[in-house]
Amino acid sequence: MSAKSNTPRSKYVPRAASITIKDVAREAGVSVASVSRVMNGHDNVQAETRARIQAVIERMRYSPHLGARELITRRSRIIGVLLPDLHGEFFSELIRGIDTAARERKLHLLLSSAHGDAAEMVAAIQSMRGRVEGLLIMAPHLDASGISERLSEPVPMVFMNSRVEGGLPSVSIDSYSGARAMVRHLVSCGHRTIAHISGPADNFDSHERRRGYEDELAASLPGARALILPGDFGEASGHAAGCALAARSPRPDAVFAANDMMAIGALSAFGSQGLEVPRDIAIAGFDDIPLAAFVRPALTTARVHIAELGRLALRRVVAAIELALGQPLDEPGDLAPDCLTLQPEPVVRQSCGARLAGPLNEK
Amino acid sequence: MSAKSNTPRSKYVPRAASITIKDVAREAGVSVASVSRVMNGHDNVQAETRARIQAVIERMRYSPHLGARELITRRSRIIGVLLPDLHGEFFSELIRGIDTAARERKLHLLLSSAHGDAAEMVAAIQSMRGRVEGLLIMAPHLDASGISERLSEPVPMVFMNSRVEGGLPSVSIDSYSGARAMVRHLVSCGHRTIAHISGPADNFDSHERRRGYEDELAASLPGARALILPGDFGEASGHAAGCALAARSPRPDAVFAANDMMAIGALSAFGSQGLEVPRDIAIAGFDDIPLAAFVRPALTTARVHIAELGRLALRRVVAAIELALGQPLDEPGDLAPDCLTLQPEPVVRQSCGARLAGPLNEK
DNA sequence: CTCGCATGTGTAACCGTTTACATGTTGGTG
DNA sequence: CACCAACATGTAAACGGTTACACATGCGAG
Repeated sequence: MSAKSNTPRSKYVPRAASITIKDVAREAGVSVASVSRVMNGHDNVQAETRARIQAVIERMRYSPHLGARELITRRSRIIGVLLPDLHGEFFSELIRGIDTAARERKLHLLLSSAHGDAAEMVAAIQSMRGRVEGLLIMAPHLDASGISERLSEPVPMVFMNSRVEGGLPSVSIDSYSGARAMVRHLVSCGHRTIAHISGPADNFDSHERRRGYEDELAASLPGARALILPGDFGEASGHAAGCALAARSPRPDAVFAANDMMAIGALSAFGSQGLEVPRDIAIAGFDDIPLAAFVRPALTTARVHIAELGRLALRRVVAAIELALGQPLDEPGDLAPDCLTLQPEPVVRQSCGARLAGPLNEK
Repeated sequence: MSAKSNTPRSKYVPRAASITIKDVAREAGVSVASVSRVMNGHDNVQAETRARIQAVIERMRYSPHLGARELITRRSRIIGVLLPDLHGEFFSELIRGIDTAARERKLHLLLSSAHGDAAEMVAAIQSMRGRVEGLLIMAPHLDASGISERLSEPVPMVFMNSRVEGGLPSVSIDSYSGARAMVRHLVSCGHRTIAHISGPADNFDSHERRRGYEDELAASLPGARALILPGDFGEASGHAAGCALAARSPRPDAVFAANDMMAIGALSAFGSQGLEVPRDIAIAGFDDIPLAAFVRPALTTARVHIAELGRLALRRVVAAIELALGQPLDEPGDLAPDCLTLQPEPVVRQSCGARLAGPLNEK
């Protein structure tokens, strides 16, 4: 019979082994437990021993393997973020908001973008299982309620700007009210025929803004016909729609674009068609992206705090995690309500043709 | 003495235990090994057994705990992305590019933003240890070479648009050449006094563009004085600089802004000062963000494929990982060169005052 | 009829941590 | 002086997977 080898099997150390807690323990002449205690700032270790271990940790530049820690503690401090294929500043602002709030809480973000149906979303979520503690999901194109049911196990999740049912936690922008307010404003400026450039057909916000346009039109200008041109939230589609509107006869007095990008595209189209805004045609957008204030004429729009949306969503998911855990993550948590709706706030600039009295309504 | 309990210690199951491979194995009446084999698509399991296990997996909706798998396989399929505090479309385009390439390879992105010095960067990287297989780093404000040295263990990493030394892998935009080309173009349009709105002082790209401006000015217009106004890559700073330039006497013929955002800000300032672009003053930007084509007059700029930068950086880090591993991650890898420089390509539109013959140089 | 080999399945070691519990070692107290 | 608390430290189980190796079986060849 062969003697049992007590050297570790080499097969299990295929690559350059990194420094583990065991290496530190051996080097310092203590057990792994003590090293662990020092690493986690426990106080039940003698000052002298602690110093020795500390020194070795620094000398070897040991930093713990978070994956392993996560396995036993079941805390990863990672939030999964699932977004559709987003463009432009909306995307970056949203991420910034989420990231800001995450940084404050020392949380990490695992990003995943899926531009597909519910099945793809579920797959993406599954592929995060065992890594994330909570989920932030933006599913603007479909009914988000189905997603959570299709999951094998419940993960704390918060939806952003999605159509949710059944009281799932969510943070949204009130696109409908914002659109109504904007149309109302255009009417108050004296415009009587108001066209709409809509966003993608399968998008929730897009749908809500269009609905707001239609309802307010019917309410404010009884008898007025809705005129809707399709767009896709991109500048190019706004440009195209702008060209179409400029060529139209009779030309509408004003245009309400479903977002600023398209409004800017339309503005550019009007300019190249020789129309003067707002004298010949007025326009208003939605979102108040930073550029809206810098185009000529400056764009009237509905301000949406996108970063705030992200920030609130993250705080909400933290609250959901704490709820599931039955204990605060760190400090006493900041529990937000289950369903939150942010109100867009109209920003009146030049493009709508409002007769501004006194100082401009501008930051 | 007390009998040794053989029930698992309850302390270790503090929360709703999720379905593990053991549950599946028990339910299917096999060992965990067989379940694992099925999950990983190994062929050494009988068709009948496989079907039974498969059924249980689906019924219980089992999906493996990735963190645990990662521990033993040492593969997480996660790439860490470390970015500075970025704004606007540059950020979103970059992420999109990285994400696109990551999706193709079924990799995940762990996002972290740090707007600080090297120490903070190192801390952020440490906090990813044991979770990421590679790193994508953008450190525009400092010498990135120091970072890799301060790390306890080498992780495959690729820098983006950073000042690197010592042949560290990187993907960058050739801001210097781009700036020279743009200034050269302005000169060729007949402009003789050309001002520059620069980016943040501690930014690498900003520095390179400014250097390109100065060198080309000296080369093309010997004796011309450089006129540099400070900016910060934001529209507002461009607007402020634009106001200052418009009020200046004598007014420069043309302005080269270090990025499009500032150029658009300046454009807006010129408009509100009653100047007509390009007749009274010409302007050119850098980046070619989508909006550049939609402002009036359309902005002449240097096109930078930001998404491409991200895509290439990700491919490069995959190559670096494969190199470190000594084997391809999946299929034969696409090894990119160690240091890659992307050339910006001038896009001539109206704002520079070029006498465009024939069809516009526009997509 | 044995032997060898292929094939399918189970057992247990291992990844790098945390932590409950056991085991010293003190020092104070009755 | 025995006893016990308090404290420091070590030991080993556990987290949820993967996989090398052992083992059992069936079958064809010598």
